[in-house]
Amino acid sequence: MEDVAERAGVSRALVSLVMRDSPKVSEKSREAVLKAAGQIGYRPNLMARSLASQRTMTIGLVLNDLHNPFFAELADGVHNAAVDAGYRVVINSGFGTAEGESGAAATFLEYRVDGLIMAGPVLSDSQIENIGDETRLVLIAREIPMRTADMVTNDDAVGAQLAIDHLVSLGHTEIAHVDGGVGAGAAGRRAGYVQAMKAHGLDRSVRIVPGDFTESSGAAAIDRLIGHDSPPSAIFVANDLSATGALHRLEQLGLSLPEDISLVGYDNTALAALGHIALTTVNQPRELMGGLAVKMLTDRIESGGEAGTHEVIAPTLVVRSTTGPAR
Amino acid sequence: MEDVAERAGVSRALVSLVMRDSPKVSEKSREAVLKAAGQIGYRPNLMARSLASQRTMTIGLVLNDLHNPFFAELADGVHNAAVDAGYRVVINSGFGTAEGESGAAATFLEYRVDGLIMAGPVLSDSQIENIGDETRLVLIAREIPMRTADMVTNDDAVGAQLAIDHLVSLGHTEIAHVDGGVGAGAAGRRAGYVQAMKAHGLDRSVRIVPGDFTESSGAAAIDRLIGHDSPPSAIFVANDLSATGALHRLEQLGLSLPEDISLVGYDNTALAALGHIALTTVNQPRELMGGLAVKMLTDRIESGGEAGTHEVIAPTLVVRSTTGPAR
DNA sequence: TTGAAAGCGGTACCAG
DNA sequence: CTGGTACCGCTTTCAA
Repeated sequence: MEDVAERAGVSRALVSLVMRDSPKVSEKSREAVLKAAGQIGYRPNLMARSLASQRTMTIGLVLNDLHNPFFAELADGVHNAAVDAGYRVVINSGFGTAEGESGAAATFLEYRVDGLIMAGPVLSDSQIENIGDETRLVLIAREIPMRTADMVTNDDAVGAQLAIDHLVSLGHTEIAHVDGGVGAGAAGRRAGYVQAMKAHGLDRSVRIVPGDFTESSGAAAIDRLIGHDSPPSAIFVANDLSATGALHRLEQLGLSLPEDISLVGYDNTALAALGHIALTTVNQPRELMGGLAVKMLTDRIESGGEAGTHEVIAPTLVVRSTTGPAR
Repeated sequence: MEDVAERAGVSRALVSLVMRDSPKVSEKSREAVLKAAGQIGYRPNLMARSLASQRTMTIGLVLNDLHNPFFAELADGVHNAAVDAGYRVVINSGFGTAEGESGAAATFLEYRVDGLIMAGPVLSDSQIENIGDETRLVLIAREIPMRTADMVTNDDAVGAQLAIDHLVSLGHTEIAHVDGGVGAGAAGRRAGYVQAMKAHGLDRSVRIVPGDFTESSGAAAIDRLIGHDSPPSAIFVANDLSATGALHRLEQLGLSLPEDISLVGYDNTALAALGHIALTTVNQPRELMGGLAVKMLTDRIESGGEAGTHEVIAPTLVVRSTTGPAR
């Protein structure tokens, strides 16, 4: 910067003003500075700038796991909204583990990011609370009882209800649910399933088999469900990957969808959209959720408000080829 | 840090030494400092540290696109190797566009990362060269003629050869290739296909149809290939996603794999491993490639060596259920 | 408008 | 081993 100033024949302070697009610089000086900067390939040093201004203009994004397409799409929403608001976002993966996640968060904390967004964190409530004490924090797809963070989640109960309503409207009455265990949102989906079944007077048909968001657990669930007395005519699975595993096992068993059995997943990941899978599934508006998280964060950064807001987004149902009329 | 020093009754310099695990600090002082730091929840400021030390100990990773599982797995390799070497890595997506990519790179340049890894960049050779002029750069899955960056790629020609050899050994002689257009590695795979066909004396059966790494282009390719005179008995597709599209279309046409036709993909993404797809495909050792990229980078950071190394990794073939004997 | 000077939170060198 | 001190590169008053 010193060099730029010298070359342009002005002071360092003036260069600083130009780099920050300050309006109080004469057109002439501005041009001279920009020209000089271009000539020597000057690039502002973010570390120095942030150290002095106490602002980084960057948002840290910790993704539960890079492999899950759900988070990749969430990242798009976060990125777009952040850029619109004048922030840059830097990403880190938690690799699905508590250690990875706290490491990722620690990095951002040491970098003094202006705010942190954690998508589907697996850390304990208290660990998350600690992070929220150190920086402005927004959680996506995870709720904690403390008010140290803002949260944006989708309404899992409504999502489950959407799925069940759809199946019931197709004439299904024997509808089983493949659970997601401790996976994010699984509890809400399970509760929503039970509730929706009751609402349709199908209390006695409620049937839940365990699962854990993996492909293999979906296949295993089918083995428990089919081949015994009174197999269900439709299945609501707590996530797309497990649903895909279930789909495959059903076909191995010689059943065809949706003629013999109907299947609904959750999340509407890219996987579900594959022509080959074409899974009917519940969609979480990821772009919207990511954008909302950014808005909550930047609002807080700029207004200095308190944390504790919780936005709940309504999911939608995407009907594809795995659901059809009951026979 | 001032506070920590005061509380521990020592100087700031001493605290700094402790935070950096310097060996030249008495056990007593160290304990006092650590205790004081813990009490007031002190966390070192990376910006300040980097500004003073001119080192960030962080590697920037620009991924072509977060949605492609290939890059997610690459990130694992990069992350593991980096952590082992004492570096932290921060990720940014290029969103598959030149603008996104240069924005991501610019952020890292302004953050003065110690080194940059770009996986499957779409930027032009000269743009990449410019980045290489500003920081230590390693490219993965992309070659440029300049010596301003290190590169690690898989040998696409060998990968194609693996696929063709496998098909030929199963008795196939009519083997078509679905191209990947301008996609990363597509040119090498195409050339490898042609070369391998020639090596087997199958010059006259060479048949290439266009594609672009999308699911739909795979389906479209099948439409061009099947239903005309002399359809191939096997198809080598330049990437997994297109292969999945092809697979689906083949099944729609009532053909079963591998009985009626064999199919091979490229990349061995998580998609190919799904029980439902079970695609035979060429595997690029991602973990290894990511680790290698980090090693090249850290070597250069620490020894100050020159760029220009190009490591070529041999791919392997993963045989699943989409290939079988020619009938 | 422009220039000077005082930090921001550390590191690193040097003398004690 | 420990404390003092000069920066790192930029922002931010404050005067001129």
